[in-house]
Amino acid sequence: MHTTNRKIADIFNEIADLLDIDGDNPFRVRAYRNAARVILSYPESMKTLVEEGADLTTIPGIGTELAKKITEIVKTGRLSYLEKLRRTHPSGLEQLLKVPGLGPGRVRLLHEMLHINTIEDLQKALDEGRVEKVPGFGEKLIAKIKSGIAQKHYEEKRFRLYDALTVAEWIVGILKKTKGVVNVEIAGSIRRRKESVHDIDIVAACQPQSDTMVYFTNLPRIDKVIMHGATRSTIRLDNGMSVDLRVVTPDTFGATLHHFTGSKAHNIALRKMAEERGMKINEYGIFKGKKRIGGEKESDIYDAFGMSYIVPELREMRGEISLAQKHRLPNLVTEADIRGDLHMHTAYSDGTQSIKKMALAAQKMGYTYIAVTDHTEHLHIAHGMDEKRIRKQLEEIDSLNEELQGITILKSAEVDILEDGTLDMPESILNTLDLTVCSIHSKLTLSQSKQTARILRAIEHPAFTILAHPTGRIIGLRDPYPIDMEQIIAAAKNRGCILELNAQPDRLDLNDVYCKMAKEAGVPIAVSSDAHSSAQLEYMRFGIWQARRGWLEKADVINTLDLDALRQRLKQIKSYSSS
DNA sequence: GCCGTTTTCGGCCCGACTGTTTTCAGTCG
Repeated sequence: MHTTNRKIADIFNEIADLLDIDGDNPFRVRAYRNAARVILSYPESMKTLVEEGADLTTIPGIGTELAKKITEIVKTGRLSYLEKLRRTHPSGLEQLLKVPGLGPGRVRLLHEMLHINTIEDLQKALDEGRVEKVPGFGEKLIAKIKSGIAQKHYEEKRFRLYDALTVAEWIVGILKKTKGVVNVEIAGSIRRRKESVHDIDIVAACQPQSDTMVYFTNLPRIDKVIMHGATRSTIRLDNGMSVDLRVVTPDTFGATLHHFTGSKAHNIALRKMAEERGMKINEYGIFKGKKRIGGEKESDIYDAFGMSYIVPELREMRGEISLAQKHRLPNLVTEADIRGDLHMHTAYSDGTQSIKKMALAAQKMGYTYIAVTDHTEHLHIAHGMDEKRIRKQLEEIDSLNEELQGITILKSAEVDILEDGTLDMPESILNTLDLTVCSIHSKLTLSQSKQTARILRAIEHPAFTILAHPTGRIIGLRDPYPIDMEQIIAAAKNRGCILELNAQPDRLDLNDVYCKMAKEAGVPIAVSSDAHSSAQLEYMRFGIWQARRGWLEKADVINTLDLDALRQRLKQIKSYSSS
């Protein structure tokens, strides 16, 4: 199996868990977790770097020891150090860490005193009343552990950004109406627009005597109040989402919002910088000696360092801090930059509305063009169009383009890439289209080399324009099919074609890391809604957020071009001939 | 295990809340 960055990160996280349970040096544990995080979001594959003989220690957080381990994993597919740890640690211990109330200290205690190694062991010990004899395990803690196991809270649950944002906005709406509230904002990974999140963080600025916290802990749809303090509470909703609220005074709102927006790694880096300059940052403000020099506004923190403001989407420790110090942060693409949408469906295939309805809705969003991209014949499940229906659709587009003012409908299709890499459409029609949006919907389980070859062959077709949802993943449901993205990006660069960032909230495909890879390789991205109804055109904003997390600027996104410039580009892409 | 514009050794972000404790460790974010 191909060594992915994810595999290396998983190995380092497992080592961190085991060392943590051992009570090993917590900073050593942190070094492993930090390295795992860095590798996971690193825009180049460790495999390639090792093969090229690159110096891994230039990657922040990777020193000589971890570089050696990465090299071993890439070269052998395994790591002897982890195997050694596994021999002395029964499997299952890491899962115990995920039980609410259990951390490394308590897991170690349970293991040493009761030989508990797995969730099943723990359940048995609880049933038999043995856990209460362990020092530090009182009545309430045991109840918490019991309920955590019963409700399977040890299984990590993540929620799509779309779902979490919907709930978060609902809560913010309620809290904004409470007495004494001055400001309420969503923080955490939702504010950083991560594609999936594990909880909701909210920060409220309130006057003393406000009743915001009371309202929060009495919201409808609460399953349980996990924690209830004067300034901080946690609730769990009946859909399993947990929500954190911090209540602070208005003068510290910015510092608290920043603190709870994260990412954790970004915050730690800033605090280190503060310390080096004789300053201190915490959730209440920024301090020079005893003197508080800011914290009301979030930007106070960046101002204190004389650096550019870093938007939440970039706060992932992917190089944003050093660029902000040099005032050279990317000028990220915004929704307002978008001129059109190059992927959507109508009732001709599996969409719900007419071409005209989609075009008018797009115009309302301020677009000047759309591409209609219904499915081709091979995709029966989505009522793929045969040649006859395609020709009928093309005629309808011609007459609509004469009828409608201010919006142009481009002729296109979401063309299936067949197993052998050919395109599912007669050449005679392919040649008449303005662009094609090509994608894989079948045979998702091909080997990595076959799946990659399939895409590479499709890209070579003269009528190929955009590779849609390039990895095929469905967030939380379906893993990406195995492909060599570096090869595909290189081929796209060579061919001069485009990769899609599909904005459907359960796809967001390409992901942020691949967007950054594509940008660095000079491959343009089409951010597209893949709307199946006019309401779904709004999904564009999720795509833009992901694009921003991938450091994309206006110039990196093809559908920021006006229609004339876009046509020019499409002409260039069509004129490519393989040689 | 990483890192360095005082350092190649000795640091490593910081605070709230809970539960089980008589002053604090563990967990969590």
